[in-house]
Amino acid sequence: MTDLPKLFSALSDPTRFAIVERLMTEGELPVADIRQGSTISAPAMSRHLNVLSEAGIVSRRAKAQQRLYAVRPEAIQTINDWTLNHREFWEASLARLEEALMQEMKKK
Amino acid sequence: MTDLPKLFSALSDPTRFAIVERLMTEGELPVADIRQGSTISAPAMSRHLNVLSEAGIVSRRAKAQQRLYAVRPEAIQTINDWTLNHREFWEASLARLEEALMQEMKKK
DNA sequence: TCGTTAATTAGCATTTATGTTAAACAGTGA
DNA sequence: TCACTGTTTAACATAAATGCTAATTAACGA
Repeated sequence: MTDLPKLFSALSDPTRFAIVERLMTEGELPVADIRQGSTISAPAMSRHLNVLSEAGIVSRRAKAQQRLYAVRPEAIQTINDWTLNHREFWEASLARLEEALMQEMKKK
Repeated sequence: MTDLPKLFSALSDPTRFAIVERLMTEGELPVADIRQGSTISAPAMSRHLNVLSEAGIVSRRAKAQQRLYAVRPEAIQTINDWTLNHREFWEASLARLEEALMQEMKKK
C-alpha cells in the first residue's frame, strides 16, 4: 500500500512534481486547467496524471466531460511519516554537524 | 541545491531506496558491505551509489582501497521540509476527511 | 441527432535507466 | 615489484519512460 519508491518515482518527473505542487496550493482542478501554462500536449498530460493516480498521489472524479484531479493528502503524509521514522538519524547527525561547526568557530 | 525531483528520482529505484534505508540504520558502510545480501553486480552497485551521490543523498570517503558511503542527513531533512511546507494542505484535508468519517459513523 | 468540448487511448520515435561482463585503476602487504 | 583486494569505468544490450500526432470515447447542448 505504501510503496515509497513508487511514490518517489511518480514525483521524480519535474512536470509531475509541478502538477502536485500546483494541486496542493490551488486545490482540485480539471485537466485543462492543470495544462494551462504548461507547453505539454494533452495526451502527455493525461499520462502524467495517470502515473500520479496509479501511485495513489492524486484522486480523480468526473464532472460532466471534465476530470477533476486532486492530491490525496495521505500520500504526502506517507512521505512525511517516512522522514519522521528516520528522524532520529538526521536529527542526531545534524546536531553533531552543528556541534562540529561550533568547534571550528571557536578555533578562530 | 535542493532539487526535489532529483532527490525523488534517486530514491525511486527499490535497490537504491534499500541502500539508503540500510545506511540510515547501520551508518557508514563500505561498498562490499552494502552489496552483502544483494544479488546485484559490483558495477551496478557502483552506479547506484554514484546516482545517490550525484543527488546529494550520500557522501563518499576513502579508507584504504575501500570507499565508505553514508547518508547525508540534510537530504532527508530537505524532504521533510518539503512535506512540512505543505503541512497545512494535508493536515487540513485529513482533518476534513476524518470529520466526514465521523458523520458517516453517526448515521448508523 | 449532430456538432462541440474534454480527455484518453493507440501507435510510433527517441531518450534514459538498468543490468551484464571485461578491463582498468588504486591501495596493501609480502 | 608483484599479486591481491576493492571499486570504478568501458562497452554493450535491453527495458522503461517520455513525447508527439492521429484516432477514439464520452458528455453536453442546440
